[in-house]
Order: sequence, then structure tokens, then C-alpha cells
Amino acid sequence: MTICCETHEKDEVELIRNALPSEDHLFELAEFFKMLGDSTRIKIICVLFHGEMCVGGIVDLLEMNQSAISHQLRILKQARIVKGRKEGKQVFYSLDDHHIKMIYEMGMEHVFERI
Amino acid sequence: MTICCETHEKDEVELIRNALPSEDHLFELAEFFKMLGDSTRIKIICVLFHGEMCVGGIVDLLEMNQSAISHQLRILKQARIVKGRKEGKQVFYSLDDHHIKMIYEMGMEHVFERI
DNA sequence: CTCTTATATGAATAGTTGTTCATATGTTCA
DNA sequence: TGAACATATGAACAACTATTCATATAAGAG
Repeated sequence: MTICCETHEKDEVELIRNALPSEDHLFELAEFFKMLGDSTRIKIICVLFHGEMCVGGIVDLLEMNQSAISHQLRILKQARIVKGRKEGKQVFYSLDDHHIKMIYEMGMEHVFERI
Repeated sequence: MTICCETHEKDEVELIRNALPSEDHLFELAEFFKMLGDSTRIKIICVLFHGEMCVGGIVDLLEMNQSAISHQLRILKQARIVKGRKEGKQVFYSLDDHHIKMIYEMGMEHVFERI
């Protein structure tokens, strides 16, 4: 179907197709953005911009269920966006990546540049 | 609960809480990243880096269902990530924002810097 | 006017995901 | 050793989302 547009010859389509990153790369990239695509996780990241914080601190700050926070922290950890440091009973989390802040800021800029 | 960490006094928690962006802002930001957090949409965006392309062209390139592509294009359009230009029977889509490319590239860098 | 082509859209469905509840693990302190 | 606390985790459920199918709209060609 859709033999469509003479402007997009098979050659051009083939050319662009070859220039595209692999399925796997694009999948991983999407997975990464998916991590940032949740209110709770963005809030956690935003909190951790201010420095490391223990789970209980995050729970208090965001006034959310401890279990919910723990689950999201595990997801962020798996994605290597945060890392945990155990100290006695507590676990202190902090950002594990220096790109996150830039990406976050650029996202903010994008979302709020238009009034 | 979680009276926890003496290191995180109520004052500090309150201080950080006040420094956080509003709920609404963080929600919108998460919504934006959610748009990038899907394989199909990332692929579409990736294709459109090469220039505008009609729906049929995208369908051919990605070898996907036309309906699926149309649905995702509508979502991307609502999020103001792409825009459409009608020309006869065809609709040509292109990126609607200059931040996207940088965010995309930074995401790629993040995902693939670690071997 | 009718047929074909390009795109859009609604409904249905299957798969995914976030939260909650209950409970487990592990650590400190008495 | 046992109680109290901080965090993690599994199961269940509700909400959301991407895809597909069927069909609608809209435009050009004959």
C-alpha cells in the first residue's frame, strides 16, 4: 500500500532507512525517556538535584506512600539514573548521571518557552 | 511515619519543598518526556530529523501500520512536537521544535556513553 | 460522478504501568 | 534476644496506552 508520494522515491526511503539508528538503540533511547516520563520519578529526580537524600526524606518531601517511592527508586536505579548509598538503616540516593540535569533543563525550557 | 534521618530536619525538607517547581510544571514536564518515551514516536521523530515527510513515507520507512502511525502523529502534534502541512491528498509532517534535536542527542549520549 | 489514493479516527483489545496493601529484610538499640 | 525503625518487595488492582480493524473523510484522476 501507500506507494504514494513521488517525492519520496524508494531510493530516498532506503537512504534514510539506512541512516537511522538501529532498532535496539532507538528502543533503549525510548526506554530512557520513559523513565523521565512519570510525575513521581521526575519529582524524585528534581529533589535529588538538591543533593543526596534518604528514602524517608523523599517520602516526607513528596508526601507520598513509602512503598511507591521505593518502587520508583528501584526503577530509577535500574535505569542508572540514581544510585544508592547505604548508611546504617538508611539508604541515601543521589543522581548517577550528569546528563540528567541538562536534559531536564532543556525539557523545562521546551515546555515553558511558549506562553 | 518515617520520622527518620536527623540529617533531614523539617526545616531542610521545607526549604527544598519550597524550591521545587510547582506540581503543574513537573506534571507537564513528565508529559513531555512521556511523548519521547515510546519506540514508535522516537522513530518518527528520528525520521523527521531528515526533513519533512508525508505519512505514507513514514509508513514505508518504518514498515508499520498506517493507522498506528497516524495515531502517533496526532499525539505528537498535540504535544507540539511535530506539525503538519497539507498538500493535496498528502500531509507532510516536520518537527515543530528546535529543542527536540538537542534533547534527543543528549539522550543518545546518556544511553550509550557507558559500554 | 465514480474510483482510487492518502490520511484520520472510533472502538475494541491486549499489554503495560503505578499505586497500594501486606509483609519481608536488615539494622540499631535497649 | 526482642522491639522499633528504615527500606524493599511481591501480589493485586485500576488506570492508561499502543496497536489493530473497520470505516470515514477528503482530494485528485479518469
